[in-house]
Amino acid sequence: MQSVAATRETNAGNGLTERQGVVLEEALRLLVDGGEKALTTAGVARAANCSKESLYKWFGDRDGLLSAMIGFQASKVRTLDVAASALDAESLSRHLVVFAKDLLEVLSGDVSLALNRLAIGQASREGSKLGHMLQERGRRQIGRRAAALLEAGRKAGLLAFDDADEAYGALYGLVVSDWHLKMLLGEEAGEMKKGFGRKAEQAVSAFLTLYGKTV
Amino acid sequence: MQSVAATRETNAGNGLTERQGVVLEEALRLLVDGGEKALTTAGVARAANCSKESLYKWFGDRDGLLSAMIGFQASKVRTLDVAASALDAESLSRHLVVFAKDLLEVLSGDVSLALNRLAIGQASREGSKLGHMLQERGRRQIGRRAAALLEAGRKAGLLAFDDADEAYGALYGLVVSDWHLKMLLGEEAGEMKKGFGRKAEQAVSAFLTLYGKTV
DNA sequence: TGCGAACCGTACCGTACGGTACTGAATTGG
DNA sequence: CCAATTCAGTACCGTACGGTACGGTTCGCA
Repeated sequence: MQSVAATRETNAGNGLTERQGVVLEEALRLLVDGGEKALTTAGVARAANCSKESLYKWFGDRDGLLSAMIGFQASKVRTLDVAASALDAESLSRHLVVFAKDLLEVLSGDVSLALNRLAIGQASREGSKLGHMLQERGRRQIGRRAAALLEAGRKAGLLAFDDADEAYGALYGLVVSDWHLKMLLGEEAGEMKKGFGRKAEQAVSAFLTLYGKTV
Repeated sequence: MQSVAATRETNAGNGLTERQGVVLEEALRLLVDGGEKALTTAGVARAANCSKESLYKWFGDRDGLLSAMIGFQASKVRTLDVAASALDAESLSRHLVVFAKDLLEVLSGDVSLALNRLAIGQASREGSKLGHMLQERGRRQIGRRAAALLEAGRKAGLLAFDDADEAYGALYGLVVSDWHLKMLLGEEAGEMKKGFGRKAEQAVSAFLTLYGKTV
C-alpha cells in the first residue's frame, strides 16, 4: 500500500483498508485449517506478512481480530433479494427449493462452520458477543430472504400461516434437521453434500403440505 | 486401584472408582461455569481436592480427562424404554409430545450445552474424537427411543412412512429447529424454556399432519 | 533532499498451562 | 508394629501465547 489515495478504505463501508482485508482473509484461512488454536497473533502476522504491532494497531486485541473476521466475512455474503415476481404454485416451490439448497450450502461451508465453532467456543464466557454478531449478521440475512419469500407466497394466496416466524422455523427445521450440528461436531461434510438436493426437495414438499393452500 | 476390595468400581461398568466419579463431577461443574478455558488440570485438581499426579494417573492426559467426562455424563443419562403398550391416536400424540419436551429439556441442559461446546471446539483438529463420542453416546440413545416410538406407531397403523430415519429427521427438525444452535451460541436459555411446551405440541401436531394416518 | 508516517521483522516480557517429580501423611495388610 | 501402596500438596520445567517495544525500510510529500 502506498499513497493514501490508494490505501483508502476500498472495502464497502467497513472502515477497512484492502490490506486489512487481505490480512483478515488469511486469518480466516488459518482458522478454517486449524481451528481456534491455530489462530495465534504470531501465526496471522506470519501468514499475512504483516507485523504483530500492526495487528494490534488495527484490531485492538485478539478479540477485536475475531470480531473483525466475523464482520468481514458477513460483509461478503450479500443475500440477493427475491425479485417479487408473480408467483404461482410451481415457481414458489422452485424458489423454496433453491432457498433450501442455498441454506444447506451456506451452513456447510468451510468458513461458516469455522466461524460458528469459534463463536460457540467463546459462548461460555464474555457474554457471547461473537455469538450475537454471528446471529445478527448471518442468520438475520438469510432469515429475511426467507421471510420475504414466505410473505410473497401468502400474498399470492399460495401459503397460509398466521405467524411467519413459526412457519420459517418449521421450514428451517425440515431443511436442516440435525445436519448442522453433526457438521459442527466434525462429521465429514463431503459425504453429506451429495444429499442436499434430495433433502431440499423433501423438506419443501413437507413444508408445502403443512403450509400450502393448493391441494 | 489397589487391594481391589475397597476401591472397586462402584460406578456401573465404567471402570471408574467413586472417587474418580466425584472428580469428574467437579470437572463438569468447572466446564459448565467457565467453559473450556476454565477446565485446567490445576483447576480440576484444586476443585476436587486431588493432585495433578492422580489426574494423570487416572486419565492419562487432558484429552483422556475430556473423554472420561463425556463418557461419565453419558452413563448417567439412561433413556427409559417405551413400554410398548397398545397405542391409539391420542396416546401416540401424548407420547410424542413428552418425547419432544424431553428432547428440548436435554438439549437445553447446562451440562449438555457445555459438553457440546467442548466437542465442537475440538472438532477442527484431532479427527473430532469427542464429537463422535457425543454423537454415539448421546444422540444414539434418544434416537433409539424415538425410533421405537415411531415404529410402534407404524405397527399400530397410526403412522405412515417408508424411511424411519427420514421421519425422525422431520420430527427432530420440527421440534428443535434452530433453538439448539441459538443456545450453543449463548442465547439465554432461561427465557426460551417457557416456550418448550407450546413448541413441542406444535411440532408434534405438524409431524402428525405429515406422517399421521388418521384424518 | 530531507521529514514524517506507516509498517515489517524480530526480539522481548510476563504469564499461564500441560505435564513431571518429590515429599509427607494416611490407609491397608500382615 | 512395620512395610507397602496411594494420594494430596507443592514445587518445578518447558513451552507457547498475548501483548509491547525497537530498529530498519519504504514511500508519500514538501
